Amino acid sequence: MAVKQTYNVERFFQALGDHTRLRLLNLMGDQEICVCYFVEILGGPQSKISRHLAYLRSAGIVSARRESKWMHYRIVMPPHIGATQILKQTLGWLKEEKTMQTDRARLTKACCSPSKYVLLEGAPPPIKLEAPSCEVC
Amino acid sequence: MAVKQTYNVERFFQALGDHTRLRLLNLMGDQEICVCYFVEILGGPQSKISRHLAYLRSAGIVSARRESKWMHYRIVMPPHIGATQILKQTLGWLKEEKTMQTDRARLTKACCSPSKYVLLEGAPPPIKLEAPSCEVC
DNA sequence: CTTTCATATACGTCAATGCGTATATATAAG
DNA sequence: CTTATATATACGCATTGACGTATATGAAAG
Repeated sequence: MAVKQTYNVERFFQALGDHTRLRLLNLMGDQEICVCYFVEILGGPQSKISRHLAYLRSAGIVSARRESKWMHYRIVMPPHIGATQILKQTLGWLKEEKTMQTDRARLTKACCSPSKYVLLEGAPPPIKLEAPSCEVC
Repeated sequence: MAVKQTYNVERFFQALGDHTRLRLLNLMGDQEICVCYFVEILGGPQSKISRHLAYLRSAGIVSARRESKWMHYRIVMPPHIGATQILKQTLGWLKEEKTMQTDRARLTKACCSPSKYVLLEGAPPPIKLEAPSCEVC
C-alpha cells in the first residue's frame, strides 16, 4: 500500500534558497508562463533558466506543460500543508521586494507588446490560473 | 547614515535547508538552551553541532550567550517581517514532524533527570523565554 | 528528410557545504 | 601554573550546486 512518506522539508527550503529561483517563482505567481518570458526578463543564458526550473521541478514546487514548441511552468503547492503555507507566505513576501516588483512590471510590459521583443515573437501569453493548484487545501 | 539594506532572503532559506539545523531550531523553540543538550540529544561529534550553530548565527537566526563554561543558544526573529512569519510558521510545522517530536521528548526527559546523562552533569537547564525576541513585531 | 526554433541536458570548472578528526580557545578547578 | 571541561575552529576530503559553453532533444515548418 502507498505509505505516506515524510515530505522532504530540506529540499523545499533549499529550492527557495537561491535568488534566481525566487525570481522565477515570483514571475509565475498565479499564472502559467512560457519559458521564453523568463529568458527575456531575467536575461543571461537560457540554460541557466532551464537548470533552475529543473531544480524547482525536482523539488516539486513547479510543474511543466508542453504546448508544441513551448513549455509552460506554473507553481504547484507542495503535498504538505506546512510547505504550502510557507510557499504562499514567501510569494506574498516577494511582492514587496524591489527586484521582484521590477521583474513583474517587465513581465506585464512584455505581455502587452510582445512584438517589441524578438524572443517573444509569437510566444504564447501567460495564462491566468484560477487559484494556485493545491493538493492539500 | 544607516541605510536599511535588503535582508538576505536566500541565506535565510539556506539556513533552513538542513535537517540538523532544523532539529536544533526545533529544540530551541522558545527556550534558551545549553549546547550540551544538543550534543546529548542529536548525538554525533560535538563539532558538528557547533558548526551548524555557527551557520545559524551567521544567518542571524540564533544568538548565543556565554555563562561561564556554557554557551546558551536561543532563536532570534530576523529583522524582517516576512522572514519572521516564515520562521514562526516553520517552527510550528516542525512540531508536527515525528523526528522533531522525539527530539523534544528526549529534551524534556533529559531536563527532568540530567544526572542520568554523563554529559549533562551540572549542566544549566534550559531557560523558558517569555516570547521569542522579535525585532519587528 | 532537413532546417529551425524552443527548451533541456552534458561537460568542465569553481565555490560552497557537510562531515570526521584533530586542535585551539575560554573558563573553572586544583 | 597545570588540568579539566565546554565549545569553537582548522584541516582535508567528498558532495552539491551554480555557472558558461556546447550539444542534444522535441516539435513544427519547408
